[in-house]
Amino acid sequence: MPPMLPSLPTQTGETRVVSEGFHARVHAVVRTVPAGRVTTYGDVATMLGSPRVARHVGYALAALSDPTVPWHRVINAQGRISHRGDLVRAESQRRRLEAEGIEFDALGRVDLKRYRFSPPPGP
DNA sequence: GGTTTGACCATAA
DNA sequence: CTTATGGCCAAAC
Repeated sequence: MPPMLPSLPTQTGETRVVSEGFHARVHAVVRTVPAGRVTTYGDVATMLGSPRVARHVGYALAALSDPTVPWHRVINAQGRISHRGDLVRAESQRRRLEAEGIEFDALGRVDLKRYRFSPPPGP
C-alpha cells in the first residue's frame, strides 16, 4: 500500500489513533494555524485525535526541517515558549510571533484566550 | 526488538 | 508562585 499523503482527521480520523507519518500530520496541522494566532502542543495533539501525544508534537517540530511550517506558532499550554534549554531558538520564536502581532506580557506569556487558534468545528 | 528520549500536560502539595 | 509525579506514545539507538 503506497504511503498516504498527510491529511487532517475530519470524519475519518475521529476515533483513529495516531499512526503513520505522525510528523507529517503534525506539520499539516501546524500549517493550518494562521499568522497572528498561536496554538499549543496539546491542541495540535487533540486535532490529531490523541490529546495525550503533546510530547510528540514538540518532538516532531524538533526534528522538523521544513521552513514552510510555522513551528513558531506552537507554544505550551501556559502560553509560554518551550525552550527546553535552547534559549536561542526561543528568542527567535518570540521575535517571529511579535512580528505577527502577538503580544507578550511582562512574564513572557501570551494571552491564549485571545490568540489561541480554534480549529474549524466538524459539520 | 527492547531501551531511551523527549520543543508536554494535568494534577497535587 | 514553585516543585514533584505520573501518564502518554512515536522515533531514534
